[in-house]
Amino acid sequence: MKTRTRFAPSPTGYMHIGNLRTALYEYLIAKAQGGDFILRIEDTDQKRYVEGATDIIYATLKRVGTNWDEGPDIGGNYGPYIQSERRNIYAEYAHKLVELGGAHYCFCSKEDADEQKDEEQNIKFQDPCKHLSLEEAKARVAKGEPYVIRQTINKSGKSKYHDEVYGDIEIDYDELDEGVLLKSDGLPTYNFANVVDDHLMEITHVVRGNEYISSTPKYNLIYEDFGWEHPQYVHVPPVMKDAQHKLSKRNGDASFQDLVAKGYLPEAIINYIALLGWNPGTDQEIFSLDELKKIFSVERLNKSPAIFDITKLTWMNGCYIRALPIEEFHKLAEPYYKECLSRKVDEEFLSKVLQPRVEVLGDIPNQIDFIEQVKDFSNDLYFNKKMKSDAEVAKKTLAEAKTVLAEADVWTNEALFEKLKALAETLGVKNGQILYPLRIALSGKETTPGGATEIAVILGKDETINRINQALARL
RNA sequence: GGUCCCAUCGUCUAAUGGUUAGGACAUCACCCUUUCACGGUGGUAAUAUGGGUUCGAAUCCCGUUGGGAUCACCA
Repeated sequence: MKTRTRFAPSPTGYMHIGNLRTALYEYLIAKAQGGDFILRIEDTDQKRYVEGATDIIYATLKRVGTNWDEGPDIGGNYGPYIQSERRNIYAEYAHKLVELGGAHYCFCSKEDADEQKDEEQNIKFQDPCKHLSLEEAKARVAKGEPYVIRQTINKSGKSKYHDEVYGDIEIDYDELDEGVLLKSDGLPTYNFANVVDDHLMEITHVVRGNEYISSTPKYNLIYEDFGWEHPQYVHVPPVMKDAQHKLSKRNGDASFQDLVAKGYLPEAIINYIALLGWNPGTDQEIFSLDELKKIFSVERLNKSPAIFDITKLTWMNGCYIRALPIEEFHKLAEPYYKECLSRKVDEEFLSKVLQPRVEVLGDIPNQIDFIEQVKDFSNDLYFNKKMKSDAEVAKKTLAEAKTVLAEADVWTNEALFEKLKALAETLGVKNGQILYPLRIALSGKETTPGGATEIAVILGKDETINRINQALARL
C-alpha cells in the first residue's frame, strides 16, 4: 500500500513553527517511502476562518519545498480537499453512522449539556437523547427540530492502540465522552471530518500533536463502527517557547514568516526544526530537504517536548549564509543596502567582507550603518590592550597614516595594506597600532565588517581622508 | 479533580543492561589575527528523587516530585 500522509491545517492565520514542523514530518514520512503528501484545508469552523490564511499556507509550504501531490489548488483523485466543500459527504456518513449504531441524534442545546458537566468533579454529560428510539428521533428531525449527531459509546473496559512514537496507549472507555460529530449547522467537527476524510483519502499515517493522544480511541471507535481500518498514528510532542508554554501565535511568538522577515533562510529554518524532536542518530546537523527525505524515520522521533532555541537557529542560519555562493548572498543583501545606504559604495566588495560576518540578514543595517556616517564615539574606543593602542597612539599613527593614504593612487585592499604595513615598519610600531586606530576612526565602532583597509576601500579615498581629519580633530 | 503523557549538561540531543555518560548551540580560556567574525584547541556543565530487580541500571519495575495534555456544536 502506498504511503499517504496529509497536512490538514485550519486556516486561522499564521503558520507557526510547530505546525510547520508537523507538515515537514508528514512530508518526510511520505517521501522517505516514495509516497504522497496531501494538503487538506480544515475549515469547518466558520467562526475562526481568516481571510488569506490558505494563501499563507500555500506560500509557506512552497517556500520550504514541501510540495504536495494533491490539494485544493492542484486537485487529485480524492477531492475536494477543502472540508467546507465536503459537507454533503460528512452528512451522508454521519447519518449512516447513526444507522450503524455508532451515533445518535441529539436535541439538547449546548447549554443543557454544559450545565450537567463538571470537570472538577469529573461528571460527564449524560445525553438523554441517547435513549430515544431511532424512529422517534427521526420523526423529530423530519419535523425540522434542530439537532446534532452525537457519537454513541457503549463500550466499557480499556481501549488500546499503538502509537509509532509513544508506543501502546491504553485509555478507559469511560473516559471518552460522546462528542458532537455533526454540528447543528450541518458541518462536522474535527472528530468526525478527520476520520471520514482520512479514510476516504486513504491516508496511511496520521501525524498530529500529542494533544490528540487521549481522544484517538474515540476516532478508532468510529473507524470500527464503519468497519474501516484505522491509520497508523504518529503523535508528536509540541514545540515549546519555554519549559511551560507551547509556541503560539497568541503570545506573538515567531512564526515562519516572521523569521523569514528577520532574515532567516527557509532552508535553515527547515533544517533546524527537523532536528527539534528528531535526530538522525549521527553527528550530522546540516541537512538539505533532499537529504532528510532519504534518512528520515519515525523511529527516531522524540517523545518529549522541545524548546525552540533561536540562538541555535541563528548559528545554523549563519552556516547557511556562509555556504551561499557570493552572488547569491549579494542578491539577498542588496535590498538592505538599498534601504540604508545613500553613499555610493562598491556593493560587491561590501558583500564579500560582510558574508562571513552575517548570521541573520536583518542584522545587516546595524552592521553597515557606519558607512553612512560615524556616530559620536568616545576616544576610549582607541584603547586596545593587545594592539597596544590608545588615544595617544592613535593621535600619532593616524596622522602618519593619513599622509601615506593621501599619496596612495591604487585604492585596493591589498595595496593599502602593503602601504600601511610598510609604514608600521618605518615607524617601528606594531601593525595593530596603525590599523586598530584607523578602523576606529573610520567607523566609530568597536566591531565592523572587515578590517581597517577593507573599510577604507568601502568608503573610498576622499571619505577616508575626511574621516581621519575629523577623528584627528577630536583627539 | 479524573485520565493520559513526559523527565540526560542552560538548550537540542546520543548512549535501546556493561562508555572516563558522547556530539551540537550557548558560555569560558587559549591559539590564529588587521578589528569583528570565521577557523582551531581545550575547559565548565547533565542522568529530578526514593526504593527495588541485577554481578552490573541513564536504560527494566514501583513510589514520589515536577511539568504538560485532555475532559468544546475549536481543531
